Amino acid sequence: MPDIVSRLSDWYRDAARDLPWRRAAFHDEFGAWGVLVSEFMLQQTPVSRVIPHLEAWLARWPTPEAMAAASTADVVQQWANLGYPRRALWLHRAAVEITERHDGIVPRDVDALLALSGIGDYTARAVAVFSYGDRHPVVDTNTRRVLARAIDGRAHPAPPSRRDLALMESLLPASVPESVVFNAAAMELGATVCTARAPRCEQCPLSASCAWLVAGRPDTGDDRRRQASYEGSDRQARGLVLRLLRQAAPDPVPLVAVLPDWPDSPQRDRAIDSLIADGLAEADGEALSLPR
DNA sequence: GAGTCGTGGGC
DNA sequence: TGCCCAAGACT
Repeated sequence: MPDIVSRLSDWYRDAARDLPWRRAAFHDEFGAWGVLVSEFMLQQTPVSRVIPHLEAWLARWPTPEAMAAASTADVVQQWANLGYPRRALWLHRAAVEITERHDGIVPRDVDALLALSGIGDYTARAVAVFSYGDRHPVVDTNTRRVLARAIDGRAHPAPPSRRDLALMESLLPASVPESVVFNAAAMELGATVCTARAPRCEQCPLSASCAWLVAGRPDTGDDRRRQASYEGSDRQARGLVLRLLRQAAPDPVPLVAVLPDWPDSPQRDRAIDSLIADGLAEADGEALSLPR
């Protein structure tokens, strides 16, 4: 196999975007906590939307201990319209766990990171690698797509699995600092060049050897699940209810004033109940509010 | 393991 | 314009 590693890493050293969490000053100021917060926000959310929220978040809660002391309502409020608001609850929970179990220090050990709320295979290794500089395979959707194309010759990756970690591990340079660069490089290529739609193969450092490009960019069978339509969905109803609660906070909203014109009232009630079950809302009497 | 979970931008 | 996609994790 041609040297994917050195080509990608060389490209990255020249082409890497200047992102907040890549700056030395960011690490000096916020340490692993800053990286952890950025990774939570980046889960399924584009970089451009994360940046302003991240800066506001860290200005308000610069340490795990500071955030652990905040109320759930404040956390959900500060999360604003970032989407997937359960991430705000999990980040808050993780801050409490770090404060109570790790003396306020974000753990460096991958298993300890995996034990925290809201942290899975990707985020645990991203923190260990991009904050602590350790050697682990970091695999996100960008990396999976790059490897699917460059190595397997497929337009789209198979659904995520543990094999992804093993494949990335097999490619990882033995040198620790080089392994960090390669992890970042694979993600960066997928984010800026080897994109899901309209990839810029003419700018790709792997174009000479990419199995997919060499094969003529075949439109291979795509077994990815389609995202359910959003219009009229439970998710939309939940989103609207929570937006209402954020706008009204700290005041509660009378239940009769929660989406009164929603066409499907059982669906509306289901949304309210599920928000309460998730801990994103609280009902006291005949009113709904952000959780205390 | 498949379903579920927000929100907004780009094509 | 509607559809696709985005540094995933949990149940």
